[in-house]
Amino acid sequence: MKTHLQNLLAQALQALPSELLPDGPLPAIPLERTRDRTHGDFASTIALALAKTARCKPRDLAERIVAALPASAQVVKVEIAGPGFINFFLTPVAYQAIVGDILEHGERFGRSQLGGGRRVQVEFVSANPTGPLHVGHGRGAAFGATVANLLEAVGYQVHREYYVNDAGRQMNILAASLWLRYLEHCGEKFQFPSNGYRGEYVRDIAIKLYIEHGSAYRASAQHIFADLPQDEIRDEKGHVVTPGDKEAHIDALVERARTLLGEPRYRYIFELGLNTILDDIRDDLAEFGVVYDEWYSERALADTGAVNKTLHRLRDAGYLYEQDGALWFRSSAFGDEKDRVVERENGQTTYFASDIAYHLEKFERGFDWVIDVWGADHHGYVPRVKAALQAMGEDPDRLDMLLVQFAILYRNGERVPMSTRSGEFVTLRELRQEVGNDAARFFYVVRKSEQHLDFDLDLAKSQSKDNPVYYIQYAHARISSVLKQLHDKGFSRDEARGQAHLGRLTESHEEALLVALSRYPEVMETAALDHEPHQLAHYLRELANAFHTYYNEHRVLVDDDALRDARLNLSLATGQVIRNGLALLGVSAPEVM
RNA sequence: GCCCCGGUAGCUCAGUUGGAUAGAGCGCACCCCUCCUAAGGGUGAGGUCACAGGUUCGAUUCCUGUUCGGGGCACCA
Repeated sequence: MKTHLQNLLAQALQALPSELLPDGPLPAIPLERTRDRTHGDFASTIALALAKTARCKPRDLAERIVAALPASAQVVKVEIAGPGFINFFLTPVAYQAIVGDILEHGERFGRSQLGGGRRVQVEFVSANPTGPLHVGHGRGAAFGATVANLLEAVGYQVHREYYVNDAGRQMNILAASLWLRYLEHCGEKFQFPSNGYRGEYVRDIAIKLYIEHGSAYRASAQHIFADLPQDEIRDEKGHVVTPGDKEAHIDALVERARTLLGEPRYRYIFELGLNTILDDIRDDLAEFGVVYDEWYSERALADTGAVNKTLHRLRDAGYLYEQDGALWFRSSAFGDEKDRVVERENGQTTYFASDIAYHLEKFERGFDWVIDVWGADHHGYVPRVKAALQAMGEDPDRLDMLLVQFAILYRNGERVPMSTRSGEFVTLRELRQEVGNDAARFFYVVRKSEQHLDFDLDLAKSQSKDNPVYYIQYAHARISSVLKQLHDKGFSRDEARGQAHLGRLTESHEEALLVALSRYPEVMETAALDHEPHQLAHYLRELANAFHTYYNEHRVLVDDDALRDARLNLSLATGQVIRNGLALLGVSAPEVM
């Protein structure tokens, strides 16, 4: 509908004398939905935009454009208004045709080939496998999954990926924490390191280890803690009781674990922790309706030598230098605020080095477009990754980083405290159990990603019109219910008869509903290309509202066969669009509520 | 100190590459079921689009500055 009008305008412009047009190819033609029905259905500001280069008044230019417009069966009239708006008034038939489109295409309605099959990779969540996902990760999961769904729906070939940080210091700290909890279970007594992972899940894995292997991994606490750097110990209020170096303490503890256990046994514990947690994350996300094409291992990346290869490439390009015993990347040459270490004084490469290698590898896998969904706290990371890609001669514009702001939970109007330090954070699983997957998926994407999210748990659980999820689902259930009632009342449905009498849909509420339905493909397009799932969420609420209003005002199951079938077609088309939209959001569309 | 995000109705937020009279939900005040699910619908009140400049036919939208709130500034991952 929209593209049809844009085509008409393009043809009109081509018919104009060239001195009225700017040099080069025609600009994109602005065309928007009007806010006010008295301004027609669509309005274009093309005359306002081109008036300057055409060196004439906007209204005069508009008149010449309108005079050159080809006739269209969908357009009933064209007006020039205000400073030079070109307003299009569509025929009722143009809108009514949308019902047939929807019923014909079914679950494919709204999908398009805009992406032209181009390959896009969406990497999201990628939380460290050192513990269960918490509610912050949930937003990234729901957002990333929906962005991926939308891009797929508009014709991209989408690859969903989770980057598993299974190498590095944090994983070793997890392994050491696991071992220490195991030792506690064996009966050893000691002070648990302040920088260790304290969550209950670590203890659960430790118990599993004990049940399966008894005391095969036991060592004496006295032996382990002998001659370690002093840990820093704090009381419950966070005041330092015994000063010390908690970083040195935990690192020494990791080293001690490796020596006392020996590499094979240490490895076993390490893998046990990693795999148990990763399995849990995988299950958690799958239950949340979030599935991946690939789980990409950081360790595997390092094992293939990709990190070294990347460093060589940076060196060859002349952007590496040594200072203070470490190896630095000159990211400041590409707009980063300072240079970054890629290889530490101790010879180990940094996480950043792996990340450069990972992104280079993404490009080498041939994706046309690479999207990272990150927490807002990673924003400082954007310039340096792009700098590295640029330094290696890659096009940084092929990479988009989408930063998602934090989510804060509210219960009874009060903020729910979350603290990772104590290990008492609210997990995604707990949230899903409390409010359900549907509400969680919807609430996570209802705000644009740059906006902080206040997640109202009570609202998410409420079953009323206040809750947008239930409101939309209820509209869908009502439509299903109407169809059921049809047979109870002894009617039968004739879709063709309904199509033949769409002209009977002349009530203002029916027209409003038709307009809403016709907007769906446009909403999909902008939501996908701007990666803004919230647009779809808001649209669905508006569509549900249009239906509820109509439903309250007019009966579908009237005695007039032609009118009844036309209204049924309209209602079922509405149900189809709600179903399609909710599916993209990962929300169910129940038949009965 | 520097960087990122935000500031729109009492509250939570939309606002379509700058457009015509700035919208929705909640809350508040009323009204609507002998009728397909009232888990719903309708009416009304409610605004200095944080503030000050600038760009232009036109700015909530773009630019600069100020201010308030959130986050980030490791040889951690």
